[in-house]
Amino acid sequence: MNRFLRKLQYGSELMAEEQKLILELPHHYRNIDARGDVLSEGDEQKNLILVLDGWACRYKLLENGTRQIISILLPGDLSEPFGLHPHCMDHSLCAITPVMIGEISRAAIMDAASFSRVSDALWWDLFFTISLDRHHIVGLGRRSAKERLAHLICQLHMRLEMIGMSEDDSFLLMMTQAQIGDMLGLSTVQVNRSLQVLRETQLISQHQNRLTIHDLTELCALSGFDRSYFHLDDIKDQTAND
Amino acid sequence: MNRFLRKLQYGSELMAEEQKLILELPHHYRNIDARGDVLSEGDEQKNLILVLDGWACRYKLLENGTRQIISILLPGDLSEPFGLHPHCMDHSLCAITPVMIGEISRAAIMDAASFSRVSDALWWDLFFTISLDRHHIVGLGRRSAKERLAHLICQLHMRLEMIGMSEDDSFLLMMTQAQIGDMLGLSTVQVNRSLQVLRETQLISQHQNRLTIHDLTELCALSGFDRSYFHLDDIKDQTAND
DNA sequence: CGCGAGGTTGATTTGTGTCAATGCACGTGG
DNA sequence: CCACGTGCATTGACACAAATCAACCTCGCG
Repeated sequence: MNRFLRKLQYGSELMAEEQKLILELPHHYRNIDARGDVLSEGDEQKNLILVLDGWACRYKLLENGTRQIISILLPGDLSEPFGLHPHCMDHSLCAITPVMIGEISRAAIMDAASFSRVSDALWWDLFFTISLDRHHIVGLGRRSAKERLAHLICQLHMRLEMIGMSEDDSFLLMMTQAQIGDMLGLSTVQVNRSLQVLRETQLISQHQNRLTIHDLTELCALSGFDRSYFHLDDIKDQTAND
Repeated sequence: MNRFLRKLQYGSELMAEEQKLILELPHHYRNIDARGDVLSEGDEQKNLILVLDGWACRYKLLENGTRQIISILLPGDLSEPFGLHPHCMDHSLCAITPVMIGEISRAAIMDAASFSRVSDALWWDLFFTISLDRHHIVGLGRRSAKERLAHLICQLHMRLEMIGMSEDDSFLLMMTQAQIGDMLGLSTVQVNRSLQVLRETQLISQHQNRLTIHDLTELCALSGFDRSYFHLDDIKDQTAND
């Protein structure tokens, strides 16, 4: 649970009682098996879903049988903007690994958001999520397979680091090459080959699920990933000055 | 200005005084020439920007010299989620046609959002915008040039209709083929050729800027555009029941 | 020991990109 | 009033990244 709290604190400095509020948001917990759908297309989403543990993704199945992963949800990620109406899904949410989720009612989170620091944090989180989507659009539209892969790796590394789930220069990449392909709009074969190139050029290495980054600077440069944009440090400083 | 109001009313039924609130949100107006940047990468965005007239877009210039348009802003569209902190842009906002914008302070819009119907409307608008982004991701990742084009046409048609800027089966497409290419992650040449195919198969026709849709059903089917998902009618019904 | 999921490889095809030229409409200045 | 320039659409030839198809390999597990 504290993954969520940990992430929110990049957006705003929360006092003890506000932290407690956040921790108590979910009113119901659920475990989902790997590959199971949390929510399917057509379902009505009444509560917000908070990923507590494991990797999940939002995806859409197309008419032509292909699949596109819209976004990856890591521990601490909310399924939707926090102020949302219930609505009908036109895509699905599925577990990549076994996943534990917490359900949060709209009322509960809006109550919490009446505290301005909590509200700031939630809005920051929302903006962060939207930023990721925008970068995803840019990558799919204008980057090569290798660049997209490098970008994804940089991004996952940063996000996992934020929630304390990376070890310096390595993290557990819990996705198959087919899933990565569905995320990046590529075929499995192409993912495989691009990954090989990154390995051969000594930018990364892989053992089991563990992906190690040997040259983060180069990986960022190659993919146009700008870590500084998310200024994970600046924001805290700025908040401190308030 | 009433484009914004008109759109918001798809999200919530606003009373007269709430409508007035919305109309009075902008505290400052500006005109931007076609192709001029409203906000450039690196700028700090203090106020929200509301497009009052004309077409604009959010785009990012890449290291390799290409450009990707992230989203298109039509009259009545807000530049960012309404509850956002000031923040530094990592992309730019530019006018496609001459554009008139209104600047809205965060404080003003948050005040307005203390009225629950206004808040509902703004959250609905935010969700609508995010939906468009998600569909954009799906299209870029998994659809062919022709499908992407058809999808864009369907989507623009729907959005323009919502704000009273389409005539039944036609609308003014205020984008060059190069701009469409930057939106859909395609080259100008490919846009040109795909457009020709759509014309040859009698799905659309073009005269000057006016694009006419001859077979909306087929265009939707071809591109996987699901108009019903946005249930522009359902939502009003649902609100009516509250 | 055999099976299945996931990773790897090679051969081939194909959708798009790139480059470069041409056409066309429109506006401007001599 | 015409020559010219400019921005945009169109076309053809060619190159290339990535998709597809089809094996084959490997490793963990029942």
